[in-house]
Amino acid sequence: MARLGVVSVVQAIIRDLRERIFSGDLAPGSALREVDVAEHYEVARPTAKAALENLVATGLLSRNAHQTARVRRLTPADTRDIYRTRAIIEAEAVRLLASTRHVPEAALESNARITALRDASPIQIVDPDVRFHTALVDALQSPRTSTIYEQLTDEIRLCMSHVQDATLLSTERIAAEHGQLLELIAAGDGDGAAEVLQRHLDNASTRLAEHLAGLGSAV
Amino acid sequence: MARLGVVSVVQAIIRDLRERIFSGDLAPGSALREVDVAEHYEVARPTAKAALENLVATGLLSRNAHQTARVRRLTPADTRDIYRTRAIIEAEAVRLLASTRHVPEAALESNARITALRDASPIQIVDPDVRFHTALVDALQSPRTSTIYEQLTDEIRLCMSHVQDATLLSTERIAAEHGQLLELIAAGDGDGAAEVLQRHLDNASTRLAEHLAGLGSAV
DNA sequence: ATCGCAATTTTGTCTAACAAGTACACATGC
DNA sequence: GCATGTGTACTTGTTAGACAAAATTGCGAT
Repeated sequence: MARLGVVSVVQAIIRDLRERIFSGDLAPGSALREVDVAEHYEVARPTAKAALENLVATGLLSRNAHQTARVRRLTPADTRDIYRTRAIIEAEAVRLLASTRHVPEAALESNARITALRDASPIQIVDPDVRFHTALVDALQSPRTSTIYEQLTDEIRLCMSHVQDATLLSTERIAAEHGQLLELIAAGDGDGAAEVLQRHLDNASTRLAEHLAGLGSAV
Repeated sequence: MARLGVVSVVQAIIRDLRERIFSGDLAPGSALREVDVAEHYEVARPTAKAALENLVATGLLSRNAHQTARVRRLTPADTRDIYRTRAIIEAEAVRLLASTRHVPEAALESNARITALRDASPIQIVDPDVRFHTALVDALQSPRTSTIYEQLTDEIRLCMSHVQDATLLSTERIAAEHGQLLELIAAGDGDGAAEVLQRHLDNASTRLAEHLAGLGSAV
């Protein structure tokens, strides 16, 4: 069946709210009252409620019973856990890819784009970087693994919305490590690839956590 | 804070429906109309709707737009994908555990219970078996990894509700393979542990898929 | 200044209703 | 006979308004 753009009202609101969260329009900690959301999109409160509940389930918003939903504010511990989790999935992914020496086309393309954006703003690197890692996971052709990783991607993007324009890593270094990773996969060196990946993610995770720790005390 | 049993009405309905699905009371393919659910629990339709939507998101129910929700019927391809996905997570988990030679206490206990239930009905093995594998993942102490695995566990239990009393694997063999796995972790042999795990899951996955394929043609 | 209480705000759930989409049975035309 | 079109019944999607329950906030008393 051809993919149509039709979605329910709730889905449309979810989509828009996600964008506004990722773009930083809705900063971490922002309150999202049901009535406000309903008013903003000119829908009934239950509709807005359903959208908010979905985003809470996704982890983009947080809310306790009878309290208003807020854009999730990630702690340094959160970012470390997010990166540990993605490391677990991606490590096994690169091992499996290395066992068949399968270098995903989409990963090569994404890394080429990162290299091309050498002099661009750090925020522009986020998208191709996420795509690169997603390509590794998607290459396994496991719907569930991809879905799970997609959920993680949401939180990764939420991390990025916290740091915004801060330069945490040089794009040259990112591209170089990605390249090395793909070479090791092509060479069939699963352990080596897993190790490079672990270092790559550990490094990013540490920088991010440090940055957030500095930010947290200020707020 | 102490854990209280208080939950919202929606949560309570979700919990009960989950149990009824796992127990086989609601067989795969069963229709769950919003009004019926609402009537059954004596709640308003929107409340029932919220519960159903949650279960659809979880993957326990499936539903297209404007169609009534049904208990998900898993195909052989589904079970293979579920087992591939859990293999990815668990493989990396046992590697990490082996690197520190950390044998989770809870895993030992669960496997002891499986051994004790040598002559019990196959359906009774499901619970300690799931617990064993969960213990390996939980030992990583990564909240997100555990949450993700918990989602997978739901689908694994759904698989089990499909086969019900069928004896697919001998409990002796399961216990033996689990024991071997823990020994390799204790010995610090990550690659070996990952390999044993892969075979363990591959075998179970194949049996399950075959069983479901046989079942599917009949229905 | 701290604690407790009350008012306000916000969410949780319900009832009732209409709109919109799907599925199935039926009739029609080739 | 078979494919196509139509219509009806059923189910879900969304809305409106309302009340109850819980949490936050601010005020007042000690």
